[in-house]
Amino acid sequence: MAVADLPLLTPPHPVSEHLLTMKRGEDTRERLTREALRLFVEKGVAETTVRDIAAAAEVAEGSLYRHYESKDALAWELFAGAFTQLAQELDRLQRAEATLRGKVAAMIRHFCAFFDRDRTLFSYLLLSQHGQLKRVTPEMPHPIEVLRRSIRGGMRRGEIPKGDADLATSMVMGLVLQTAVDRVYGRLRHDLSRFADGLVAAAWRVLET
Amino acid sequence: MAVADLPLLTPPHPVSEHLLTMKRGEDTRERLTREALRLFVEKGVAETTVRDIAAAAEVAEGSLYRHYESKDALAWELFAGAFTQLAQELDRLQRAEATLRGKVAAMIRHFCAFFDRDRTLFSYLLLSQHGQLKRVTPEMPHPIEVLRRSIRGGMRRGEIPKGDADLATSMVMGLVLQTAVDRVYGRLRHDLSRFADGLVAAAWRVLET
Amino acid sequence: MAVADLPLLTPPHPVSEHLLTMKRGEDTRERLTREALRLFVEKGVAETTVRDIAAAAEVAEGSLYRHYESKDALAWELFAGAFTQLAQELDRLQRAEATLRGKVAAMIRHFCAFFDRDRTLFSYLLLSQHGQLKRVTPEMPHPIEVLRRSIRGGMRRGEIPKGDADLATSMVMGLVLQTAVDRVYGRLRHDLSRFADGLVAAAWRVLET
Amino acid sequence: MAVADLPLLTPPHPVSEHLLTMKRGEDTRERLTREALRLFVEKGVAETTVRDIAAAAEVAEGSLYRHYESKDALAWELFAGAFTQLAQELDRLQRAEATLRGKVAAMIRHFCAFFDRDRTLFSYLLLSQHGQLKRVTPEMPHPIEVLRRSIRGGMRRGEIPKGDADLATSMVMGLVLQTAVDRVYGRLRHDLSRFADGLVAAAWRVLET
DNA sequence: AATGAATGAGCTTTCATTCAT
DNA sequence: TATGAATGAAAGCTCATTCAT
Repeated sequence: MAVADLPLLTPPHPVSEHLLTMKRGEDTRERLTREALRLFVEKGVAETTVRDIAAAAEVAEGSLYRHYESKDALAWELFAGAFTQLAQELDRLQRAEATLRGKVAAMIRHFCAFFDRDRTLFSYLLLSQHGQLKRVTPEMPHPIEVLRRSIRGGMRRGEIPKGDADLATSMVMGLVLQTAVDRVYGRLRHDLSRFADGLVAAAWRVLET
Repeated sequence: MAVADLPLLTPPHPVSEHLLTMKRGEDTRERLTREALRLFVEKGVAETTVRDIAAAAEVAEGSLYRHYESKDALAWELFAGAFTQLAQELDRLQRAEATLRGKVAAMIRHFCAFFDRDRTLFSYLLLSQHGQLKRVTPEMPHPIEVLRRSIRGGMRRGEIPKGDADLATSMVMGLVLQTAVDRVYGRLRHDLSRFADGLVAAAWRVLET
Repeated sequence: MAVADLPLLTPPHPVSEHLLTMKRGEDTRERLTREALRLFVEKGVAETTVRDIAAAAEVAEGSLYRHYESKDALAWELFAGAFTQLAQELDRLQRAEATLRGKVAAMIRHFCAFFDRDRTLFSYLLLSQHGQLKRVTPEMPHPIEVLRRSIRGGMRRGEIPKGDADLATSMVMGLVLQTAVDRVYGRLRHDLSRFADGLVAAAWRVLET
Repeated sequence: MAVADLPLLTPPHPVSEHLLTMKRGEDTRERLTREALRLFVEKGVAETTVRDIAAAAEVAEGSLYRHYESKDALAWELFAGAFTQLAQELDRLQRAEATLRGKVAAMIRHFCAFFDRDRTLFSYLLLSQHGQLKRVTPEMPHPIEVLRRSIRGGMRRGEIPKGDADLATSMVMGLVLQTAVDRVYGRLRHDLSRFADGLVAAAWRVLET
């Protein structure tokens, strides 16, 4: 579950399955979406042109506008949908655990699995520094806030010493995200899941101080 | 010391030359440089136009080209000079300490002080996701590499248990950088220097495992 | 009579054919035609898109091409048919009167009734400034030419003083058309028929000088 | 006075005068303005492309945007400035006359002279049916309102019989405007000034009834 | 006939860069 | 050095038209 049903980048069917039921339009939209995400992450949103996306998806430029209102809307829908969903996934995982230790472990493992499964989407949501982040409103579910609430709860319940929950949140997030960044830049050479145990242990040592 | 002589905003020409031709005690190049940096961080390099920069620096559009070959050259010079200098500063600090513990503490404190002194430059070098990072060659001094070498040394000398030095590097960098990110986004409400002790302690607990 | 059987909105096919396939008692072609005319007048031909028309007629975009060769052909057929028919109507009316006075009165009353009955079509034919007017060839029946011939005849027969028949034609047309324009713009607040007597009287005073 | 200082289309100086004082920029703006007006009237605003205008003015496409915010802004500024000025000219002329007869004569002669001097601008302001007219606010000086007020005054003072001043206004405007239209279409073959006496006489016969 | 996704030429506009002054 | 109008390539987007279903 969880990561498994993250959207967008897990090609929903092996190329050939059921050509009869696959509408041309849906196929096009999917290709546009996938190629746009890839290019946004590779080159940046501003540096990616509509022409680039259309060429990569092998459709005409105008076709993009059959499926998205604008390049900007595409960038935002891509972001907002998956960002919200990630936050909700994390929240669900966190709720399923009784202890902070369990919550943190579950969330970190989820981040790692998500990264390994769809590095592009992970990067777009959590590593890239594009304009989308500025559009996130306080009402939107936010992965960092999920973590922060868990940590606050753990402090309240005395599972870890009372301290600066905000700083603790930043530090735990930092462990995970910088690992992802360095994996992307080739400074780490294994899937993140392989580091998951180490990250969980490190997070706990950071928190229990 | 250290951060104080960070570059870029201290102009390359001798301070005094022909005071009469200087506007507002600051010459054109300096204003262009400063405003460009600010805008690059605020809006992104691609999203900042030459017109934006010229308007902010209160000069004509064409004037930028008297000082920089192109907008791109400006973005790169801005980045490369300070990035290299930061790496060199860190290296100097690290060399001045005998133990890994001392090295890590000195570097983290430097990051914090740098951030508090010039958040914009810090962000441009370490937090923003622009094309410049892709242009960094392996020959260029690199802050992360400085940290990595220190950690490797510490493991070699047995100061911390032998383990995955790359992962350890990512985790320590993550502690610092995510703290900076969250400060920028308002999720932390104090100068980073105030968190320095906490970060050093956390880093050490991460490393000594 | 007269205006009543103005064309275009009475479909070319026999009214009854296959009632089952007709939507809302009005067929697709009719809806397309009517909505196109309305939009052409409201926004201008160039400013009206095929999508606009299709949406207003509640059909798919492609459907327009089942009934008209192109948007342009639609605009022209809409114009040419009604324009010609109006000229023929006027000519019939004019012939039915013996005196210039009677002819002018009949034509002005016809203009007023036509306007009151179908302001949109009247505007499209006589008030709007679209490319269609430039396509009118000298061979096509033309409302203004009908009036001009009547006035020439009246001068020839001595019903009014010999003078510049072309100028007289412009002036009489102007009385009518500007009244229609001002009605459209809300500067007059009654149906044109209410002004018909006044217009006829004014036209006559203009002519008899 | 009056028409003499109407803007835009009377080339302000014989091509060569004082090249030293003529800035390149002003020249460009003037050519853009003049060619845009011409094309707007010839083909319509929507049908005229920025490329058309730039080509006619012999400048690059981008240059238009040094002088006008957009094609639309150009169309509107062109319209609003001259429209307002025409209304003000008419008002000045009308005020200079004591009687309605004098006012009407002065205004009609002004319309004729304006048309003969700059048929293109006259057409753009008064004959073309483009979107600009819909943007005219009630606060803006309006040629038709100037005439209407004069006619109301004449009725009030008993110079002409009391009647429907709005209808009278439409009729007098119609005499003038349709004459202009027919001149443009070649149905009249002389300058409007030649018809001025006839128009004044006709207008008076229309009003005194 | 009807549909509506796909097309691609062409639109308006932006913007890094040049250059005459 | 400084200026800012001019440039023109390239951007995002629109829209009449086609065509597989």
